[in-house]
Amino acid sequence: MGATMKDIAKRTGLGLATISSYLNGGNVREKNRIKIEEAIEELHFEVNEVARGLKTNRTKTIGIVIPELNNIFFAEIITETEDILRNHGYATMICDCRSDEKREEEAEEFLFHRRVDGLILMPTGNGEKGIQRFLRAGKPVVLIDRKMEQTDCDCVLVDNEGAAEEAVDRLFAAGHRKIGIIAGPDKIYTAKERLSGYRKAFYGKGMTPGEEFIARGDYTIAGGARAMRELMEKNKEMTAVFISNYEMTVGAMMELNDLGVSVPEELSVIGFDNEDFAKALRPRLSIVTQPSGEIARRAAELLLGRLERETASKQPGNLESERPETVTLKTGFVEGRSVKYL
Amino acid sequence: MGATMKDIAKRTGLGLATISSYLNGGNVREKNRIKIEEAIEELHFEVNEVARGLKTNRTKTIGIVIPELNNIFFAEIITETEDILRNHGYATMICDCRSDEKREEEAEEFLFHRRVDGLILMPTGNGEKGIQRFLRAGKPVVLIDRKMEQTDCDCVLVDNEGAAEEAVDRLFAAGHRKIGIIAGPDKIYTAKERLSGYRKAFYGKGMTPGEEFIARGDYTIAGGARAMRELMEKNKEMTAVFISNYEMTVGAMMELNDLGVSVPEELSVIGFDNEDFAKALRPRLSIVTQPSGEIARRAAELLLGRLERETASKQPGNLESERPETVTLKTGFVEGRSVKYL
DNA sequence: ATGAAAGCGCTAACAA
DNA sequence: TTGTTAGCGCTTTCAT
Repeated sequence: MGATMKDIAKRTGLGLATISSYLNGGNVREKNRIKIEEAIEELHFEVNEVARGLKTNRTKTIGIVIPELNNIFFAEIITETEDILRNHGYATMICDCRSDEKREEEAEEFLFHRRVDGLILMPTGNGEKGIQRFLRAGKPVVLIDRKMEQTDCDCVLVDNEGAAEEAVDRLFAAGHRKIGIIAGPDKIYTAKERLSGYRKAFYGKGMTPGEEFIARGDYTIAGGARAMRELMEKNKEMTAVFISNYEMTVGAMMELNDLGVSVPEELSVIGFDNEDFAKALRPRLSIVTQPSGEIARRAAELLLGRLERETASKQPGNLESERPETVTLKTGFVEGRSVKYL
Repeated sequence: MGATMKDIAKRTGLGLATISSYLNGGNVREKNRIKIEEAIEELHFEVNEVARGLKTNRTKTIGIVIPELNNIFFAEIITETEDILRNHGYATMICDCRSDEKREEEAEEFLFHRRVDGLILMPTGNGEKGIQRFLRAGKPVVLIDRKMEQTDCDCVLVDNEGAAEEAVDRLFAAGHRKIGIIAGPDKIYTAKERLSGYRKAFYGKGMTPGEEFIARGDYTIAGGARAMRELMEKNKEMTAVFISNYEMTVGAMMELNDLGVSVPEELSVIGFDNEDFAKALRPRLSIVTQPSGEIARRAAELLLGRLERETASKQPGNLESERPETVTLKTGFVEGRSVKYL
């Protein structure tokens, strides 16, 4: 086993407190500093963060629960979040729950037992139990991408409804009327919002979209392909389609490929989320983009803020934590050549 | 703060050892079992894995260091690995070092201080220090995607050279001779291997590729685009190109898009890695695929194997760990319509 | 099967 | 500034 503080105390003839003080940036006499540094060098001492965590009741670790790591949008957020947190001395434990509610709960329990100091959650289910456990223990939770009505914690969202409405409005502006949508599962917050934006765009024009123009995908590639085929079969007169997430966009484009439908001549398309993908297509796809970096930054800020304020207000009597904050970010739009002007 | 074992010992009137025994699946009298379970329920007791880790010197946590989380190939591997490990009771701490050697070392140190039980590393640099630290402490390390000559640890690789050779051979078989490659940075193991496979394919035909057909990318989208443009400018007579990783494939396709080059009429293309992306393109791209799931599984197996054997051989005298193992996996090929038969 | 007690490596309160 | 000491919550002998 590696050397411990005790070893280096013995080696230097100093007390434990001095070593601890040195390690935590306290004041140590120059002479002793040198002795300590030598001992550390010779004994290959490295702090044991586990022991430190037990004592301080802070693991300097943040749990992240995410529906699919294997999903560019989430992966981008995680990358950035992890980076920021690590720069602040926090490790991240990431659990991929594969969009499964049960796994999500397990992950929350798992992370709680490991005593992470806070939680960043991109919720799959609606289970509040997991979150409440953290909140009760005074550990901050930040939700990303989905709001939970009853839960009292910070949230970073994007304006999904507005994004969808804008996209469909653009199709209207290009002269389209028979506009389909590949919507996501009703249980997913963002899917509902985006579908609602689609409807709103119609209402804004004093119209109501026909139900046959609304296909249900499941936010997967395969689901997107299936939904695309369904739309094409049911609606021969459809001239444009809005696809409401990235995976389904990929699937839908694959399907159009297979069907030999040419974009935008035969069908105009607006997709979602991944600029690189959109640019690699021919013609380039017009897409709605989400500010993943900004989402990550805001989430990390919110979390670190609470963490730091909590540490600062270690003084008793300051049990009040400020009320939860919800940040809603604007989406973007990247114009390609996949929309035909009628 | 949450309840501790002490609390539930007090509550039940039992000793600490009994509670511990219960929690770890030992034998406890039926009566007491019930009492304990009630107490746990009432006091909302949850084990503190940090304390357990301090005592047992096992955190049941694996560190993962990866060049880019935000990279489909790596993300797929991580997803699967994390899943397997978690099913075995191990958490994973993931550090994204953004393909930066310094960050990679920092990550290794960071994880070591947190006393992870093992390390899965997709190396960016050639630094052995980080790895040695783990090995010295008797903690298993598994390398993915890149071998390190001097280092004595398990490795999961794919046959990069063979994959590239096969891809180029296919272009030869389709009648191409003026075949370019978008190669990766020389410092990256897989890039060297793949370039070497490209050369080998030529040698196999008794030919030598002209240096002007070899463009250097940097494994990024932008680099792929740049390299593609360079190849097109330098080699008017080039009829086919092999692109040696996924990001560069995306970039190259974007560039061909911008240049208005039609595939495969004007240029045949074989890309790398992502089947979904390949299928969404029109025409569908022919690509080399890597068995990410298999890679993940083998890596997790290797690690868990050592971890378990180590635990089993807790008896002194069994300090010998078996010699390191290297697993090399075959790549696949998915045929699209991006290669023209001359 | 259960209890008492020691200790994992660290921090922090208190004394010197 | 530095040393002494008492835990943090758990596991693990060793008795019983």
